[in-house]
Amino acid sequence: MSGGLVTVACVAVGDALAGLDPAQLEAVEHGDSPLVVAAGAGTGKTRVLTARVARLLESGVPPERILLLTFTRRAASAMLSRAASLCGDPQAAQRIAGGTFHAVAHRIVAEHAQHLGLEDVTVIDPDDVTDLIDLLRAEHGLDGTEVRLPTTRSIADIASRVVNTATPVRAVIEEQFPWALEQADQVAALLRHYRERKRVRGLLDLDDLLIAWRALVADPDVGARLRARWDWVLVDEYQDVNQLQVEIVRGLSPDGRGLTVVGDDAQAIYAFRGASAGHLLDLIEAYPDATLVRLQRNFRSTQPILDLANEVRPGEVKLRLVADRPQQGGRPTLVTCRNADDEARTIADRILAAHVDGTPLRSQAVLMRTGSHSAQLEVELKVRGIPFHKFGGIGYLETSHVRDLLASFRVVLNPADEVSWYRLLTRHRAIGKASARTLAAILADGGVDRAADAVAAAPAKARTGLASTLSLLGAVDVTTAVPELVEACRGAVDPLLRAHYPDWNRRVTEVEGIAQAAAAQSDLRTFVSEQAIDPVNVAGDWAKQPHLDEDWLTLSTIHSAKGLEWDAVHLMRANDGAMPSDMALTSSAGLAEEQRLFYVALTRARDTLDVYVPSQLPTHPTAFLAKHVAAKPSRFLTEPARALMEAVSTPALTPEPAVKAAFAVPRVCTDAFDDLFA
DNA sequence: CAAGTAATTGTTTTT
DNA sequence: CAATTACTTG
Repeated sequence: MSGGLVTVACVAVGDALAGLDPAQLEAVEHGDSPLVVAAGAGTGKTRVLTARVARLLESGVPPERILLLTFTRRAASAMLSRAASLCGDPQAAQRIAGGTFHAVAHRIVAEHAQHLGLEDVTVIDPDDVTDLIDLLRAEHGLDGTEVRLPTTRSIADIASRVVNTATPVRAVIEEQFPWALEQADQVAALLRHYRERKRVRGLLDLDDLLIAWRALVADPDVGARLRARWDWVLVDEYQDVNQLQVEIVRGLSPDGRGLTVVGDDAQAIYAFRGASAGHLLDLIEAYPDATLVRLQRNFRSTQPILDLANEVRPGEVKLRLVADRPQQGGRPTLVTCRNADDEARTIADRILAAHVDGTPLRSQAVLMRTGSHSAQLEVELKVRGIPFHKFGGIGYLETSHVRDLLASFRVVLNPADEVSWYRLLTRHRAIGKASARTLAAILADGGVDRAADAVAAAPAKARTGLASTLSLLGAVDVTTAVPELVEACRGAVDPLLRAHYPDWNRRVTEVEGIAQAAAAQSDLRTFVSEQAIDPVNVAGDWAKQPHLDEDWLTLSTIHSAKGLEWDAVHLMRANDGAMPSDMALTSSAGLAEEQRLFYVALTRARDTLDVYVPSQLPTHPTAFLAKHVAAKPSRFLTEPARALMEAVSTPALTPEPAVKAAFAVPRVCTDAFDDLFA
């Protein structure tokens, strides 16, 4: 493995190593026995992982023998490009197999489709999952009101938990949805059908990608080949893996040779998705010869910020973060506000003040527990003309037209894709749930070859429209060149959008933009599946690209802020009920996860950290006129924690928030229409 | 069986 | 105050 002829010149590796502290260096230089790096927030985890990769390349390891698994696509690209820049040969770094678990799974599954009994791979997103289960519910006669079943969403959640935690359906229902225990057998039967139907139609949901990967690894034949493919497996954010991912990693590296995992159990925030912080510790026990390296020197934050972080830090692996930076910086600020409007106004004030003092908006972020917490703030920022970009939170409604277009791609690529047919059919006038269900079954069985049958079976009022859609889609197939295929689909979807959405204007334009992006792809199938795996691309940035060079503020959920850092962090809504979320208070495990989330939030800050606590909050998040009731500060702001902070209150009498002031201007506007009625 | 109207729910976090 | 769901009508 060492001293190969294909030594990659890594000119910068020496420089990179020079900047590392002894613990980091130990991790980077470690041999091929299993290595667990317990890395506190801001301790240079990314740096260590990339330096280790660069070091491996330098020592002659061919890049394609390295597999680098991360949790988000952002982290994956950051890490690969960093490794590339450490190496004299960026091309070599690009040959490293890397990405999120799901993205890598998709690649491997597509490659081994025939071993899984699949013609090709179609990935469906969580919304399609609900659609498909809904379809089956109707087939089971379980869609009426007389049968009380959990919502389809909950049933999908149950399915996900079952596979992600390797727990039987009944046990999951007992733990997570005890109120639905009576219907456990019906739910199990429904889910068996769901699995069967996916198999028949060649559909894979996000969980299936991991299931399929695990099955391939477990197969004596294919598994051996996959194991032989990589000598080095590196996993980032290991505290966020679930049971399936654990089994994949262990299956790829049964003896732990060449395995490196990096994580921090205090930052485990995905238990709701089946992850368990315990997996990090389990790994140390699973591999008796594993080496544990702790990184405790923090290169990110000032000591006063770390003092607070250490105070609230949960977790079993004992770590105390020590700042590497010279003693400087003030204590974190605890800003008590009167209510939600006051909070929004105060945050905007302090952001602008920091901006004047030389911290650009780019270097500041407002973090929140839940996407909806920033509602008032967003209005305030708009009124004041402060540009911002919000990450996290889900806007499915705004993306439904995008998903319509993707559905049209998918039926062309895989005519058996029943869910996508269903989706497209319901966009037609006079086709509702019931007709769509029968028509989808026809089309999924025979594709556009059975277009005539489908049209004949459709309600009379729908026939013209449906015939037109099917002939447009029928003009192309998998073998058609991508731009032509995309254009045919766009043409088929366009009239549907116009007929179905009141605000079709905006949507049609957006769909055109996406069609352009799709037409530029070399492999449409991969593009479509990636949209299911990483829908951020769809919901987010396309529309906002032109403004990238402007200075804008980041608004983000804490989950989406993970692994990122800013000079100034504003943590809003630090109230009981919001943080911890009252949804999580039913179990002690839920509360513990909220505390880790709080810790993640605090440790994003480099120089200044402001924590905002309104004393009053609206009874309902979206109700503008809802009355405010007293709100308690977060229970995580304990006495010892507060002692490490600078307390500030907004003045008792504050001016009206900008938004209300704007509406309050008592100006009578004359309309010019009187003449018309003369 | 689909579309329109009235009543009643309500909301974490994301690959 | 919305957005989904339950009920009515064409």
